[in-house]
Amino acid sequence: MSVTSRDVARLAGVSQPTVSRALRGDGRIAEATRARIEQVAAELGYVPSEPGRSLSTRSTRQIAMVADFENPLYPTLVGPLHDTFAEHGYRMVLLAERGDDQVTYARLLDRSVDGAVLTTTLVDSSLSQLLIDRRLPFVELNRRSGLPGANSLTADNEGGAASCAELLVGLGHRRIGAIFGQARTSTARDRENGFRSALGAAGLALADDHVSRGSFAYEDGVRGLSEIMSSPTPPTAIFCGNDMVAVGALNQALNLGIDVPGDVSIVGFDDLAIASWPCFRVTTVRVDLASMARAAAEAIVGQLQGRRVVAAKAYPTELVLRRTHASIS
Amino acid sequence: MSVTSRDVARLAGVSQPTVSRALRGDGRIAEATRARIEQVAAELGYVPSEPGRSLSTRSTRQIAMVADFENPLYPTLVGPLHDTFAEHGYRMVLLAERGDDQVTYARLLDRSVDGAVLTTTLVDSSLSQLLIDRRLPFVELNRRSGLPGANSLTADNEGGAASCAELLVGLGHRRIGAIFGQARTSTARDRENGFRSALGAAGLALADDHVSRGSFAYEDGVRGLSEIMSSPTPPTAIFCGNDMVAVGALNQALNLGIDVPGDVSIVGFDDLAIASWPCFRVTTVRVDLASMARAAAEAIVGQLQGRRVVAAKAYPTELVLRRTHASIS
DNA sequence: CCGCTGTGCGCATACGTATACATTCCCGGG
DNA sequence: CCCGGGAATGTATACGTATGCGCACAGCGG
Repeated sequence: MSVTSRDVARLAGVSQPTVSRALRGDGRIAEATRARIEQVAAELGYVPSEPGRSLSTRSTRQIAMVADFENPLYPTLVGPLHDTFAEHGYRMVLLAERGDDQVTYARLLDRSVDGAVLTTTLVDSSLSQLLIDRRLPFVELNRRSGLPGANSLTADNEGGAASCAELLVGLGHRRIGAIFGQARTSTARDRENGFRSALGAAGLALADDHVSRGSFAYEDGVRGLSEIMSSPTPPTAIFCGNDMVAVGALNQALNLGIDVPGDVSIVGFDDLAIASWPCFRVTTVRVDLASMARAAAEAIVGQLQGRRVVAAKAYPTELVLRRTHASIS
Repeated sequence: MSVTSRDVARLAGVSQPTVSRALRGDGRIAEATRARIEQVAAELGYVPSEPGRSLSTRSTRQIAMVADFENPLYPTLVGPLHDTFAEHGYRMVLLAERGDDQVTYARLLDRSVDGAVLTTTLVDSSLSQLLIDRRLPFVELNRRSGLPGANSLTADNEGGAASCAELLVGLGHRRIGAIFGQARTSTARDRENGFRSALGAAGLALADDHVSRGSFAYEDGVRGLSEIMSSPTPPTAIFCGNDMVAVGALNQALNLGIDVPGDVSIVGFDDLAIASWPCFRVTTVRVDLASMARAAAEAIVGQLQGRRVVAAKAYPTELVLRRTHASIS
């Protein structure tokens, strides 16, 4: 049915191994032979079988990116990761984290990928430990399991959140609210810890009815704002766990006739492109996701080439002041 | 290094083929034997090698989704496709269309996938024809090459665009503008044709300085609105090739102090979630992307199981009236 | 004229799984 | 008591590529 290296060999009048060597650029093949083989291969439209190659070499030159593509943060990582892998001769396959973990686990362990970039690991997930045990090179991007053997590239989430708290406190806010992400993700947890600590340092704390929780999605911002602002003593500022939540909160504020930043200040996190749109102009924390993604890709490639790589790194963040914050009147 | 079926066989005191049969649920294996094998496999953490399996069976049970993940439309298709494939025992891998076509082509032909869902095919691309020649089952989703052997699931883009034109004309608009997508995509071309035809039927035409072109991205809406509204006789309504473009145009209108729909009406296409956000509320055309995606997945699976499947289908669209359109005063 | 070196290629085999075919064993019918 | 037959498992091999090793031959020095 499909054309194999044997077919090419027959037509070129050589043996199958010679075809393999010629096409892979083995120097010991005579120039004339290689040219002939390449021509025959092109005529037949020969494409080497990846399963055959993988089985023989025990490597696939493929790296999985495990992500949740419903979350608009992740598509922004695809480009930098893909390009960096491509520069090193690796292909990237995207693995949609969806439902059953077991399927994802099996997919990473069935020798169809050489490594993985994990972007959705929950802090209580056993995936990182499993991959360590199985010796599958991986990097955590924008997440950290905290395991000893795990490489992890994240933003300085604690520091960024702390700078938000300091900004708001400096503007005179005293009743402050927050819409955090799931405590099961390191990103949400770190941002929450950073924010609470900085508030604490200023002698403040979050009232229970000024806190909402969600999964970092638009709808969580919508719901969170409604809940928090329906408090008998609503806060004058709300910290949002990420920009999508902030955008949801802004839209809901518009819906409810709440003025931002007149009635309430809103700050986000990540500085996604959407945060800078004229109708939002969200004050937020910039995270250099592209650099983090490239570094993650380099780290995996380094591991695959047997190099030692940095164990963990937190990238600095930067406060971006736009127009959703104001001082207390 | 890694555990193979041979290792399991040795420990279970059977032959390698027996392990293979037992784990795949072959009925001829005695219950006691299977139980023992399954226990040993679990103890050793045996995961069958996908390259080995693929080589032997000449099938990978994997289907590629070729998409451009920078475009926010595509992530919405991931979920429905993934889930439908999963129901039929197939896995989905995402292939980021990026730069060199040759890499994508090779990836589809190297026997690492059984089929493909193409979402980014340009009308002048040779990919569909190549896949037909190579007998690789595929479906075009949200795009159509128009080739005889190609299955294609799209929205009724011509009809939807025509209904936008009729809406605007019915509201009394006479000077109408448009921000279209790349003419190289069937989606953009069909929407443009439908819009122009319906205008023509009403005795109207698009002035050259009322037309802009882009690649369906946010920035194209920003630029398009600026260009079109700087015409000496700006239009009173602008048709946008999709919702992201419409949102870009709305943001730029806000930036420039242009009132929507007071100064100019704006309509979009697709009805992405963002179009319904309170700060936009875009009048648009609903496309049932989830149904299309599920149908596309079913079509591929049907082909893989040797069934005949529908060659092409255009899904009906529905006008969604929100608040970015108004009648001419 | 012989042996040595190196180039260019073929031979044999490995990778891990699936499956057609062969074999063994046990049971029951004649 | 023998033999047919089915159940349960083993044997042999195929899938397509990569690679260690060996062989043939040309060129060259002695």
